[in-house]
Amino acid sequence: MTKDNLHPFSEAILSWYSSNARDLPWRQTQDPYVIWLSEIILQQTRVAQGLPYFHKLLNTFPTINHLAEADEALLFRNWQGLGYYSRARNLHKTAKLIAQKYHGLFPQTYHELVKLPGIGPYTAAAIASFSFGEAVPVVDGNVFRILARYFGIEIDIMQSSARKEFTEIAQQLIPTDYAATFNQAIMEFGSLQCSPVPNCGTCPLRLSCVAFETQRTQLLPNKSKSKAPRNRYFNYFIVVQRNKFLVRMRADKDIWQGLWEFVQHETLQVAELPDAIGPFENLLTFPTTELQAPAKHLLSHQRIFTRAWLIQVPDNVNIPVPENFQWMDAQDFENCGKPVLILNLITDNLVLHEWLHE
DNA sequence: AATTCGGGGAT
DNA sequence: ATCCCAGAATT
Repeated sequence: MTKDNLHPFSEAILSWYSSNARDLPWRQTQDPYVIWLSEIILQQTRVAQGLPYFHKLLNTFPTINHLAEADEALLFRNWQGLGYYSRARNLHKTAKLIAQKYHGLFPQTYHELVKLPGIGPYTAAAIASFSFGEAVPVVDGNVFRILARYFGIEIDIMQSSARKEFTEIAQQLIPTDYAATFNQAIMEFGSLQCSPVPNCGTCPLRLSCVAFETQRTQLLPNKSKSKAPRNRYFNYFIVVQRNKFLVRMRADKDIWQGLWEFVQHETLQVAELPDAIGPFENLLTFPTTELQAPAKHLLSHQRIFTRAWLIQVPDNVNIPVPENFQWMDAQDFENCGKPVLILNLITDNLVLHEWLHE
């Protein structure tokens, strides 16, 4: 579609955007590295939450070569608190791939971009359109919501077949000559105007919107409910000796891969102080005191109940260090990426807080 | 096709 | 409490 035969929907979206666009930093560039970085950060993440990370990461890794040559631990430390940590791992993987096999230059088409680690249909379309002007539609949560309402589409957007249907519609709507602006505009429209609780009173499209006409804006998009999160019970043991802490990096196929934590013992229900802790023989013979722990740490798919104990090992005792564990001093532990649950555990306890923040 | 990956803000 | 966020990878 060109400018001369725009769908009324597209014309209205572009017009609305010209007077309602926010001034966001990644809209001031076409540099694919900057666009890519911002899009990975913004996956399932609100603008307000991602914004400080965008500035911090771009400052720490100004170019893709900086990122490619960086220690992955530094990336995880900078990603700390943002969640979905596989994004950081794939970011590094793709940076190295582009630096080495693409001579530091991004591929310029949707088809090539979508092959890269961490870049799926949405992000490939975003980079291809914003950086290179390719007329491929972004289909994110905003686009699902707007199109479902405007065209009265009843399909459950949680079904994987839904993406295909919405992408085909969006492809019909995207102006060939204004692909980047249209993609920015439709997402901005979804964020500010056709939001989950819509502002139909001021909407320029309400007279042609099926959901508004049929009073179904509350029912669309049709989204099946996600199942209830499962409960987990994490027991942490902060083992300290000579100002060092027994810690490990999580590497199992589980949450928080690549992040660091204290000795952990998971139970099937709220646990009392156990007789033994996994691979550790006699830790509990040393002075042990319970610490205040986050009562409940909420993830989108898990509820984690936590108890924590401080175990102070006398200087002259030799503790065998199990596989994957190591003694680490406060300075080194500070530089490790940690789950927010661990950060809260530290913050909530004065002694830990003083030990671990200088 | 369904599940798993975080964390926070708005309602 | 519930929803949802500029989704992607894995099962």
